[in-house]
Amino acid sequence: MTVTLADVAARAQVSPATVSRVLNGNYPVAAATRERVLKAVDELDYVLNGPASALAASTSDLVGVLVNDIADPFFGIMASAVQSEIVGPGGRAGGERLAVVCNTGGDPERELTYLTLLQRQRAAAVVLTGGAIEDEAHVAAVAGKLRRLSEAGTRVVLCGRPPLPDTDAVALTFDNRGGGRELTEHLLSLGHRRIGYVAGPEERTTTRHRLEGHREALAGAGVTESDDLVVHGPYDRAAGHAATVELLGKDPSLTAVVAANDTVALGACAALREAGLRIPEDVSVAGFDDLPFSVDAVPALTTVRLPLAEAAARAGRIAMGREAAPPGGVDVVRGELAVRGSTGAPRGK
Amino acid sequence: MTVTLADVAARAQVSPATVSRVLNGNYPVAAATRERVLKAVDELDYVLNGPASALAASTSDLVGVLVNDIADPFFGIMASAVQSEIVGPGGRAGGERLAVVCNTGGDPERELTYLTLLQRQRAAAVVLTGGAIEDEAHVAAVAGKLRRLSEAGTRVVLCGRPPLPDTDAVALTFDNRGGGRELTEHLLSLGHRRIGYVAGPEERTTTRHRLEGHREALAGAGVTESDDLVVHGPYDRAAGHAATVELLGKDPSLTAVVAANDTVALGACAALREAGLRIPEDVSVAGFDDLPFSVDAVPALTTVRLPLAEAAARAGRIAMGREAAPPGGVDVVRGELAVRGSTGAPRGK
DNA sequence: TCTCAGATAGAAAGCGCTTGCTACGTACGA
DNA sequence: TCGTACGTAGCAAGCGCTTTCTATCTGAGA
Repeated sequence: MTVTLADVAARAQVSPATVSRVLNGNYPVAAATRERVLKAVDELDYVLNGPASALAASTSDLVGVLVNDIADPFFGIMASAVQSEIVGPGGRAGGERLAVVCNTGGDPERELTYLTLLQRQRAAAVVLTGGAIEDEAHVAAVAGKLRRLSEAGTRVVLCGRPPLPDTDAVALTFDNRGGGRELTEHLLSLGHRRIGYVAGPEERTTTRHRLEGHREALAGAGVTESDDLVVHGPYDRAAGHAATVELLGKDPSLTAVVAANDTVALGACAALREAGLRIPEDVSVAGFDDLPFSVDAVPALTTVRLPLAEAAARAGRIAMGREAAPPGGVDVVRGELAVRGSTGAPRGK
Repeated sequence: MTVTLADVAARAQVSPATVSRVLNGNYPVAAATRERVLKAVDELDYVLNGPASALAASTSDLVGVLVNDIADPFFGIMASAVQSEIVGPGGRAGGERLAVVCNTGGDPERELTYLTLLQRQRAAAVVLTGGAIEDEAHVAAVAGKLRRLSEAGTRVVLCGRPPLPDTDAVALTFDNRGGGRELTEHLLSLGHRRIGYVAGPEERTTTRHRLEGHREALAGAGVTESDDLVVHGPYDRAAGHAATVELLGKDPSLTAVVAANDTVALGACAALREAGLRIPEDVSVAGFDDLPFSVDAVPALTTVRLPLAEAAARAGRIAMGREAAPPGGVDVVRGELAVRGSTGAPRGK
């Protein structure tokens, strides 16, 4: 039925071992023999049986990429970058790894399930992107899984997520706290005092760190007027909209809204506009991440640029062993404040 | 070293066959025995060896999803929807399929390479998303690959791409031509006559169909003033910007710009604004796809809403055999004109 | 009491590939 | 001329699982 190595061997008049070696190119084969084999491969339209080869060699060319939501550009960009870097080592023809993208939807259970599924596939590497869930039991469970993966030879890299102690996982962490602080400092320096904050879901590290940065900035400036102006919600547009409406209800005199990320910021903008408020004349708005659409918002969104593609590409290379892990296995990737049209000095007072 | 089926069998005092049957649940096993086995699995922290099982059963739980660029929400949304639907059949615990997302970058060679790689993995199904490349040799090559995949039992579904004759591939095609026509008809009905068109890359079906729709509308209205106002470029913001600058140079009196998709439209908007033109007072702008950010553009973008998630979800279900293929293996999915603030009547004239 | 069907479990033969080891040449140095 | 080493190719033993076929044990019906 389907063509096997043995068929190719028969046609090329060599042993299966030789065909395997030609295909893997890791053992000397005389040029003439190689030619013959390749010709047979071609004529028979032979395609290696991946599972069989994975079983025999106990390796696999699958690389897992865990994301919260691949439809979100934040994750799409990272997944894309990881994928572009996971080419195989050396010249091995068609030696590309396949990226298995796993949408956890932010659900702890699914995260664990996918990790198990990847372990089952004996994935060559796993890259976990985005903030982590902080539930203690879950963190321990993830750490355990990752430990087991490492033991089995799977390289594990965290990208945009805090390091996981007692684990071999390399971590490229985003400086969410620092970014959050800078952003709010920027608003404070413009003269804002009543700043609404639309935070992400409570239990995520990203949410917490960004919010902590915000609070640090406020505390540093001795500003207390904004203390109650925090609303939590999912990382999506609708949440930004709803939260902004809520904030506006709490304090109609607020002069700025900081959103957990750019998508949320877009929702906030929409809510403000619907309320008849101009940006930034009446209310300034700031986001986080600097996703591609942010520069095209009107006015362009002030935000914290995160080098998503660069960091994820690096994560991919580390996962493939093509780049050394940072010393200590942890590196903090800083964001950069991008001041644009959506923030300005508050009106009057 | 690593725990195998045999280890579990030994600990549970049964044969490997029994363990396998418990795990696969497709053969009667006495409740007591099952308990014992599951207990052993748990105690040993056993994880099935995917490749081995795939080899023995000659099945696999990988599903390939080919996209042009996973960082583009257009594809991200589809990939996400496919992924959410490819759960395994029946209750099989952890029986989820893994989505292998392959970024072709629109490159024909990579498309073929990935198809081979998926064939090598004996993927359970493959979903190809987005427009196809029209080069004849390439189309034939893809058709050949898909035929071979079908023969090997891999279900093939095309989502947002034209049917591929002489192939078992089920096609859910977007009505790009119809959408393009409606969009331009809308502009014509507003009174526009000099309409610039920012098209996608020449060799893609999506590009061609949308452009054909545009031209049909023009021809239907007997309008010829716009005939030379077409510029091709990639499907990204920068291209939209550059093309719009070019169009403005060609005909400074144009009153509308239709973009190949929403991302391109955003670039067009930026270029227009930089040129000091107001939207839609001076120039109307329209996009295609209705990506999430389009409604938040200012003014909100008039576009053709494509049910990306719905279509892709259906593609996923068909790929898993959970939904019947449409009669004839082809179904055309219509878009819906979404008129918003970015289009209006042309000024004066 | 004997037979037979039904329900479970085991034995064992692969699935298609990789790879350590062995075997064969041939060419070279001594 | 012989021994040695190197460059190639083949043998065969798995890799860890699934599944067919067979064996065993039960209880029911005769």
